[in-house]
Parts: sequence; structure tokens; C-alpha cells
Amino acid sequence: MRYSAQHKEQTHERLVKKAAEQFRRRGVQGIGIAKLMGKLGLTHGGFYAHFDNKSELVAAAARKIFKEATTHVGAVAAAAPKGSELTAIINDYLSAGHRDGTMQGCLLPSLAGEMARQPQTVRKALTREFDEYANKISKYMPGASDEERRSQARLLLAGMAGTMMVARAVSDRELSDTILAQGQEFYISIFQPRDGRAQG
Amino acid sequence: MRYSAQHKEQTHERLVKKAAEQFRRRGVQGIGIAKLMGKLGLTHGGFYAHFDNKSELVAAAARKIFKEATTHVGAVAAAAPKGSELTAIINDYLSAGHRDGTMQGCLLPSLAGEMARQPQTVRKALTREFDEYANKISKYMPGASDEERRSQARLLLAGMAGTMMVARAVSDRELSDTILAQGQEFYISIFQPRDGRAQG
DNA sequence: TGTACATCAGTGAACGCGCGTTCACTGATGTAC
DNA sequence: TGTACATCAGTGAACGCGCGTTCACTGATGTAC
Repeated sequence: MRYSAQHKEQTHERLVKKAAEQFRRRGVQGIGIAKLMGKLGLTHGGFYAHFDNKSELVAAAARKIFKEATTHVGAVAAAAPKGSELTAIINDYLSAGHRDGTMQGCLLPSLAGEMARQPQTVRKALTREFDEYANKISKYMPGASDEERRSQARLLLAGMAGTMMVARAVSDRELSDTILAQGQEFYISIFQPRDGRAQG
Repeated sequence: MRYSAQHKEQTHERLVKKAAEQFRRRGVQGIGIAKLMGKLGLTHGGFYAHFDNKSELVAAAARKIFKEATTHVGAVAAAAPKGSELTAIINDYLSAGHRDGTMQGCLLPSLAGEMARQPQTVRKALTREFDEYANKISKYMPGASDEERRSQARLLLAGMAGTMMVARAVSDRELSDTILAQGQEFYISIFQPRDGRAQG
């Protein structure tokens, strides 16, 4: 082979990573294969040694984004004081840093709208990874049963995703900050009331 | 003139209406000017008698979508039993009909992700109309002050938008139904607890 | 009332561009002998 | 160890297509006289 043993694998990973960034920043329709490969210093033709088509890359990128988010949530919880894990997760999700770091962060606020229009294969991948993501968060939720914690985690995630999406769409910076701050307060007061300002 | 007095105005309205439908269904980048004009039985060149560019149409469509949503919320509330207006609004928003009617309904779940990537002019229009939409809903919110009701309305709207977006993105119909049903229960129990099943 | 003319919404060819995908190819390396 | 060959990740021209935008034009109607 022209390249060393693990070369293809490395390129594959670089490609998925760059796609995960660019899709979040510009949308799936906002970045093409030629531009993406160009950002890796490659030409477009080589893309098809790695994926059959663009949709497969979208699915791979979605998987990567969710897996990273799942890991990230674990790290945020691990760094939080005992009993305040969920507060830390909520404050991290609804932070200005998350809003402004459009190449990083949760898939949902950037791409979920577009994902609803993607082929079934892509949506299946998203569904599976979303489930694992919600499962991770469910460990820090209140609730009597596993199923209750899981459904609460889904609602929290979806709610925060919508809040972040609106905070990003709005043109008024001050309004955006207000939405995030009130969102933090709101979700903490509901799901971890001991930590919330509303309950002291 | 070639056409009767109000002809241009009528075409303008038909164009904005069709754009509002198609943008929600396919995304702003998912439908072009030629196809849009074709759906009105016109050719693409005529578009520029109505708008300077595509972004102006996006702004006009966003305005129309929010104004219709504001009217719709008023109608839903008017049809609800006294004291249960908010329950009716929540049940309507998080309904299967709203999820499946992708050409109609709220802008946020379909387009807010993409809106964050639109030029300032478009985002300013969105911000203004979102504000009016939230103001309308705030009339049915609990809360001590106008400002509190308004901020609660924003959080409710953003939360429901995220929930609907996830319900649409997910490939599993049963999971989607569950998310909507639990979303209804959740937001009602928080904002109009007397009507919620959780509180009887 | 009848005629001449100005108006302007809509037409359709053309612009340069980027899209996703295909395909014959290249050439450095790993492997077989 | 030295030589011949197979491999295959990546190249770049080409495919047909759709995009947003421009522009010279058309032709039915409203208006001026």
C-alpha cells in the first residue's frame, strides 16, 4: 500500500471529526464533500474509499457527536460536588460557551431540525445514540424507577435543546443571555430543586 | 399594466405562503427559487419583482409563520374551557397532528436550527415575531408579573419546540408518541397543574 | 368614445458556481518468491 | 537479501444537475389626450 498500515483508519477518523464540526457549524446541507476533503488536505474523489455516500458520513458524524456528548456529560458530573451532578450538567448545557461554540456541543440544537428530513438510516443512528445519551443523563435524574428517570432525561434534554436553539437563533444578545440564565434556573428548580436559587 | 390592480399583491402573498410551507417541509436550503416559483405556475425570473434576494423571502416567511402561530394559539385558547387555556395550548402544540403536519405549525422545531445561521436581518425579524408569539402565550401563563409570565412563556415555547423537534427526528414512531405524551403531561403539570393527570 | 402610449409583472436565456457521484489513473508500499 | 508484482488510498477530469441572480424582452392593461 501507498500509506502505512493504520493510515486509512486515521483518515477516516479525521474525516468524521471534521464532518462533525462542520455539520454543526454550517448544517448538513451547508458543507459539501469537496470542501470537507479540502479541509483535510485531500481531494473529493478519495471520499468514496471511506463512505458509499454523504448520508453514511452524516450517520457516522451523528454517532460521534452523541458519543462525545455522552462522555462529556460523564466528565461534567464527575467534576461536580456529590448530589449536584445534575445542576452541573444543566449549567454546562445552557452555558454561553455551549451557545457560542457552534462547532462543538450537542447535536440537537444545531441539527435535529434537519435530521427529521434525513433518510431512515441516519435517523435510526440518531435514535440509538440519543437513547444512550439520555440513559447516561438518567443516572443523575430523580425518579422512582429506571424508566421514569429515562423519560425525565429525555424531556430535560429535549427541553434544553430547544432552549439552546432559541438562544442561538435570536439576534439580541441580551435576550439570549436571559433565556439561558432563566433556562438554567427553570430546569434546576424542576429536576434538582435543592440546588436551585428558587428553592435556595 | 398587464395584470389587474391587486394582482402583484396577490402573487406576493401566494409566494410568501408557499415559501412558508416549503421552508418548513424541506428547510430553507432544501427549496430553491425556481422550484418555488414553479409551484405557483411562474418562472424564476419574476421572483425579483417581489424580493431583492432569497433572504428577504426567508424573513417574510418567518414573519408569516409566527403571525399565524400567534393567531392559532388565540383560537385554541378561545375554544378551551375557562381556566384550561394553557392545557389546550400545550396539548395542541405537542400533538401528533403538529408533528406530522410538517408544512404547517410552529417555525421553531423545523427551522430554528437553520435560522441561527441566517443573516442578521432574518434573525432580527425572527426575534421580533418570537417575542410577540411569547407575549400572546404569556396571557395564559401563571406568574405574578407580566415579565415573569413572559419569561415563562419563552421557556415553555422553547421547551416544547425542542420536544417536538426530537419527536420528529427520532425514527421510532412509538418512542416519538411517548415523548409527545410525556411532554404534554410534563409541561401541563408544571404550568397548569390543576389540569394535569399528575395532580388529578 | 377612440387612439396612442407608458407601465411593469412575468419570461426565459445566460452568468458563474457548487453539488454528489463516477471512474480511469497513479505510485509508494507490503508481500511473495 | 534482492527483485517482481499486487494492493489500494488518494487524484483529478468529467457527469448531469440545481443553485441565486441578472437582464433584455414581451404584451395586456391603465391612463392621457
